[in-house]
Parts: sequence; C-alpha cells; structure tokens
Amino acid sequence: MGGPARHHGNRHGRSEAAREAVLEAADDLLTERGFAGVTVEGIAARAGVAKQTIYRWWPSKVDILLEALGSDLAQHLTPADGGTLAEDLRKHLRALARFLTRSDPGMVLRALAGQAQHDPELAARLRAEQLAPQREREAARLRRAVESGDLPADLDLPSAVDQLVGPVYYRVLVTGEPVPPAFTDALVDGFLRAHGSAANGS
Amino acid sequence: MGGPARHHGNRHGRSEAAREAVLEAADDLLTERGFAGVTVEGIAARAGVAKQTIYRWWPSKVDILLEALGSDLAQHLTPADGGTLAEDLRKHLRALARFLTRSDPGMVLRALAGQAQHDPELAARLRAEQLAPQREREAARLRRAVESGDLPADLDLPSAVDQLVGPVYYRVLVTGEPVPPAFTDALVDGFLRAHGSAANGS
Amino acid sequence: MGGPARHHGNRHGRSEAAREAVLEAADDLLTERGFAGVTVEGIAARAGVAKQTIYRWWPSKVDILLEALGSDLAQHLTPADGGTLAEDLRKHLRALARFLTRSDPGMVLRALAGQAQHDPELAARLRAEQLAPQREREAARLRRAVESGDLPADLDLPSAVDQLVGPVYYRVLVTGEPVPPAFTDALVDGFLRAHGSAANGS
Amino acid sequence: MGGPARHHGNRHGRSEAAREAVLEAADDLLTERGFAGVTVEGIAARAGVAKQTIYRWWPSKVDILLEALGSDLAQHLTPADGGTLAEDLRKHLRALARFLTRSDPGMVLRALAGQAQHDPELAARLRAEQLAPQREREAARLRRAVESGDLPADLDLPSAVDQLVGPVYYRVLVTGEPVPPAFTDALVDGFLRAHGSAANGS
DNA sequence: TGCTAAGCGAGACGGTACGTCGCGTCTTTAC
DNA sequence: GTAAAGACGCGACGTACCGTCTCGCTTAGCA
Repeated sequence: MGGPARHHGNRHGRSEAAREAVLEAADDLLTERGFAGVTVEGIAARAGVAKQTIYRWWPSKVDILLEALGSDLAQHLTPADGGTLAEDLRKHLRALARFLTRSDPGMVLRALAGQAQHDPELAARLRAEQLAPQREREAARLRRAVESGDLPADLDLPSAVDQLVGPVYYRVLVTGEPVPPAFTDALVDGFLRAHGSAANGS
Repeated sequence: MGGPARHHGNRHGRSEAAREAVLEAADDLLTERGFAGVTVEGIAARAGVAKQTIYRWWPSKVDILLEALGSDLAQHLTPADGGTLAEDLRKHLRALARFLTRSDPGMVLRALAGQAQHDPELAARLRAEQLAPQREREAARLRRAVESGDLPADLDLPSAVDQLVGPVYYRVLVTGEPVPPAFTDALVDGFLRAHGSAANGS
Repeated sequence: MGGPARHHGNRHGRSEAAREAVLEAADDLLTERGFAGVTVEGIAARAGVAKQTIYRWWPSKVDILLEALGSDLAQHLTPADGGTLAEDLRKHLRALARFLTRSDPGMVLRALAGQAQHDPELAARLRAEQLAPQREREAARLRRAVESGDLPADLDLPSAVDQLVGPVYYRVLVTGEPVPPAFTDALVDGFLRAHGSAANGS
Repeated sequence: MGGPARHHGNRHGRSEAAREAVLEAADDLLTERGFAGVTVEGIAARAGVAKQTIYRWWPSKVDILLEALGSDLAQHLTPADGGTLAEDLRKHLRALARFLTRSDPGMVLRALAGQAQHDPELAARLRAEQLAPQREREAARLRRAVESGDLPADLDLPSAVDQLVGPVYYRVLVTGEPVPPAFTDALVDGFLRAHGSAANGS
C-alpha cells in the first residue's frame, strides 16, 4: 500500500524487490565468503529468489556485482575542488586508498578487477562503466588546475592521472602492502615537484 | 632418445617428463582458452597424465601456474646497470611493459594476479615468490643510484619503486590501455625531475 | 467475421475460441511430439492463449486431453446392431483395432491410458468418463444377444466384454503387435464357440 | 574381508554397491511416491550416490526401473507344468493377476508399461527384454499341451496366449477392476471350451 | 634373479554448481 | 470479468570439474 506496491512480477516488468535482494545478497556473500563463495545458487537462496529470475536479468554473477557497484565510485571518489591543488589531491588519494582497502564496494571493485584478468568482456564493461568515468573525474580536477595555471598547459592528463593513482592501485592489487597517508602524500608531492608550480601548499 | 627416458613410475622419485608435460599443458591451456579453460582435468588430458599425479605434486592449479612462471621474471625483468640511471630505468620500464602485455609468462602473471584478488593465500605466495624478489631487483638499481649520488640519500626505495612501476601495472591490469615507450619514458622523466639529480641524460 | 467473434476478454463468459484453440493445440502437440511434448506452455504458445486462461479452465494438461477426446469413442466405437451377432462383433473389434492403432483420438486414448498408470486420479476420471460408458456400449450389444437367445442367459456380461476387447487392448498397449482382422475374427469365433449358440453365421 | 571387497570405483569398473543402492532406491521411491516421485535426484539422494554415477550407467530413470525389474517376471510368472492343462493355466493366471496387482515388481511393470505409451524406445526395450520372453514362457506351456494332444495341432500360439492373458492385463491396466480367481478361472474355462479337449479337469 | 615398493595412467566415486525447462501462481492492462 | 502477457518461486534436468579413492602396470634397487 502506498508507494510502488509490492508485486511478484507482472507485465510492468521485473520485481524491484527481487532486484535489490539479489544485489544485496551478492554483496553480502562476497564480503563474507569471498569471490568463490559468490554462486548464483547461493545468491538465489539468500535472496529468496529463483535462480531463473537471476538468469533472466543478469548474464552472469559478475554482472550482478557490476550492478551492485552502481554509483559507489562516483559517490566516494569524486575529487574535491575546494582547496589548493595539493590539498585536493592529497585528500583524494587518501580517500582512494581507504575506499580500495577498507570499504565494501572497494572489495567488490577489487574482485571485479581480479576477474577481469580472466574475462576480457568483463574487463571492457568494467572499464567503460566504472573506470573510465572515474578517470575522467580525476582528470577533471587536474584540468581545472591547468586552467588556473597550477599545472603546465602541455600536461598529458591521462598520464598524469596514471602517475597519481597508479601506484595506489598497484599497492592494493599487486603488492598488497598498506597504503598509508604518508605514501599517498609523498605521491602528490612528487607529482607536483615533477610538474607543478612551486606553490604546493602544505 | 637420450636423456633420463620416459618411465611409468619407479622408486627413484617423480617423473620429470610428467612434471614438464603438466607445466606446458597448463601454460598452453592458459594462452589458448584463458584462465577458465585451465582445469585439472584438461591439464591431465592434454599432458597425458593421470589426475592423481597432478594432485600428488601440486595442491591446486594455481600452484602449477606459479611453478610454470618459474624464473621468468628474473630472466626478463632484471634492470640493467650499464648506462646512466635514466637510460637503465627507461629500458627497464619498456621491458616491463612488453613483458606484461605481450609475453606468455606475462599472461600467466596477469592471470595469477587476477586470481590473487580472490585468494589471499595465493596472493601471499605470489608476492613472496615472485613479486617481492622482483621489487628487490628494481630497488637494487635505485640503491646503486643512491650510492652513486644520482638519487637523494633519503629516498624511500619501496615508494620510489611503486612510483615507477605502479602506473605500468595500473595500465595493464586496470585500465587496459596500451603502455607505449612514450608513456614509460615520461614516467622516468617525471620521477627524475621529482627526486633526481640534474644529470638525467637525454 | 460472422459468429461470436474473437475477443480478448469481456464480461460475457469464457471465450469459445480460446477453448477450441487449446484443445486443437494439445492434440497437435501430442501427435507431433508425443506426450512429453505436450506442455502447458507449449499449448499456450501454439494456441495463442495465456497460460492463466488454461489454468482457469483445466486443472492440468491431462484434463485438456480428456476433453479433447470428447465423444470420439462414442462416435467411432458404438457396436453395430444390424447384423448377426458374429457379424456385429467382428465389425466392432475391427473398428476398435483400427481406432486404437491408427486414429488421432486413439493416440490420445493410449497416451491417457499410459499416464493413468502413474496417476490414480486420472485413471478414475478416464474410466468414469470414457471407458465405463464404452464398456456399457459393448455390453449392450451382448445383452441384446442374450435377450434374443444368441447367448446364454447366465452370461457374465463384464467378463464377456473383457474376453472380447481385452486381447485387443493387450496387443495395442502391451505387446505392440499389429492387430489384423484375422486376429479379431478369431477372437470372436473363440468367444462364440465358448459361449455361443451353434448358429454363428460367418 | 572375504568377498569381492567393497570399493569406490576403480579400473575394474563400477561399484556394485552403488548399483544396488540405486536400484533399490528407485524401487522404493516408485512404491512410496509413484512414478512422478521417481527422480534422478531423489534416487541419488536416497541411495547416497552422486547423480553423475547414475548418468554414467543409466541413460534415464526408466532404464533404472527396467534393470530393477530384472528377472522378476521369470521368477514369478513361469507357468507350472505339473498338473493338467486346466490346473496349470488357472494357477498361472491367478499368479499373473496377483503379480500385476499386488507385488512390487508388478507395480514397476505397470509403471513401465504406462511410460512405454509415451516412449517408443522404452516400449521396444520393454518388449524385447521382458514381455517377449514372458510370452514365450506362456506359449511354451501351451505348446506342450499341443504336443500331448490336449490342444488342437493347428492352434495359433501367440493368439492363444493373448486370449488368456489379454483380459487380465486389460483389467489391470485399463479398467482397473479387480481380477479375482473367478474371473481368471472363467477365462481358462472359456479358452478350453473354445479350443480344448473335453478333459478340462476340475 | 627374482622381490618389493614407489610412481604412474586410468577412471569411478561422492559432491557442488552450472544454466535450462516447465510447473502452477501472481499481477497488471486492455477489451 | 475474461483475456493476453509475462515475471515470479520452485524443482528437476543433464553436464562439467572438483578432489579422493582404488587398481594393475612399470620399473629400479635390494636381497
């Protein structure tokens, strides 16, 4: 009563309740049992949903995780634009490190990035839907710095983004070492020393 | 035919022929069908080996791939020490990019790095056996530069390595973009500009 | 076009068009793909009818087939009463054999008889609606023969019917052998020799 | 311990324990829940056997039931040859009626005969493996009667068998009526009156 | 010069999850 | 108030691999 009303599937299309239960179940299973513990049968059982309902809407379990990721990156990882360039970049890399190493959606992203090494199609979707927009958000902050003269006009934005975030992803995905603020701050400092104006606050 | 001759079991220990056939079959399956196509049954069938023989010597299929990787990293990715720091670093990053994106062992490494996101135990082994030694090889070249005065004495070597190779791994594992020499060269230039001596040849 | 006109639901009661389409679709599917090919979904799709419409009017797919059978038995298998007893019985058993082995409704009856072995409720309905009336039609002809003195007064009619038609059903349902006129004629001859008057035409 | 020794599958071939457990489980499920309750999953669960083990050795569940039937017909339904023809036939038809209506293997046979109406391949196998040999056993008794002069030399044996057993199967499979000794005895009497010698003892 | 014991190819076993099919129920919109 | 449409929870299907096991063969080293 009131609202879109609960239903069990009809000609309007899919059940929103089922959709949300699936996404949440997938997320829960990933955090509780890891990627290998995410099975379509397990999701169906935990979500109280029929397997066929899952297959009707998602081609595979990674598509579920992709959808579960949703707009988490945009929400958590849009660089601030309120302070000096150095301040904003330090804040962003700290947030990125925290997101990747500690948050639930960060765990989803890591699992998908891992699976993408085995699955080129997933890799393409992951990049198109999540990573490219995220890189554009990061590039945008640098672009403004270029416009304001804080960074040189001939800066190659994509490469600049890679120099900043690359080492963070590398530590998280490859070496597994912690990514403390000191590390990310030093990254920003080095970046600004290499390209930046002298005036790098701090 | 010369050599230890093929045999079907004896009391002298394991069959070297079987071991090699397994490693090669695993490698072949990975390049031909991708990680999902690497199954113990498939390896056994292609190698002409019994499943039990595989389980006798390797706990899982990723252990096979780890062993197949062998010393490929040390062979292909030991930084040169024959030129200027800039020259050696540029050469190394180019080699790293080529190894990761084009070589067969690079494909194995990427698959293992992907699987490591789902399997902490594999992650630990991969780091201990392959990645840590590799990072040490890279740190060694920088250490010599510190000793020769080309880099500042207070340089944090692990962080420095991350700044150099991190963006390369990031492109390969995450964004999937190509890693041309221009990119790696610019990486070296930025690194030297941030930390380096004035003498960064070229 | 003339007639009650096709409609998609109204308040005038059920759609005769839908009913007929369902019966015909079920019959077609049975003859084309066999009993396993008769599914509610398949009937609905072929009849251009919603599944719910089927479930509204028939409890299960066997009820559809039962209704499809309709009065086919009465039409095809009412024993004649125009000749001598021997003539009428021979004609009837020949017609029975032909109906069971060659006709479409005969195929439906065989499928239902088969399914009835797994489904006591169907068995009961099949007997009540189709088989008992059919046996009564056959008994009726014998009863007249008793009344006319062609058969002994103490004849047990049900058993007599079984002796005549039992071997025919047995061949059709169990042994699968052909049921030629010679077989049914011999059946009648034996029956009349066992119970009958001497005067058995031929 | 002595005997063929328990094993879990090896190069000798299949596990006899698994085979027997499957046959028994199928039989139990049929008697307890009916044919629809006989599922491969259910058999596997009850037998403590993997589904794949079932599919490895039996193409379908009806093959399991066919094998479960085994030599039950030969054991229970071989006509006696110790008395007069009339005595032996009466005894046999009574046994047949009891077997079909009351015994477990009789239930299996009825289920298979029912399913055979939907499955021509099963029908062929059922006839070849069970029904034809059974008919031959019955024909054999009649053949001896012919040889001893109790039945006419020109008797068509298959037809004679059909006249005797056909009505019994018909009652069991089609009308569902009981098949009391009075019915089968009358059947024998009629048969002997139609074809037989005067000497129909009892 | 056999005996013996380890490694081997072979493959059946109990399991888990896969992706598909059909069931019978439901909810909605159109007529 | 019936009809078409179709999503839903459910159960079973038949398949692919998993990791374990038992077996008989092969082959060296020891008695």
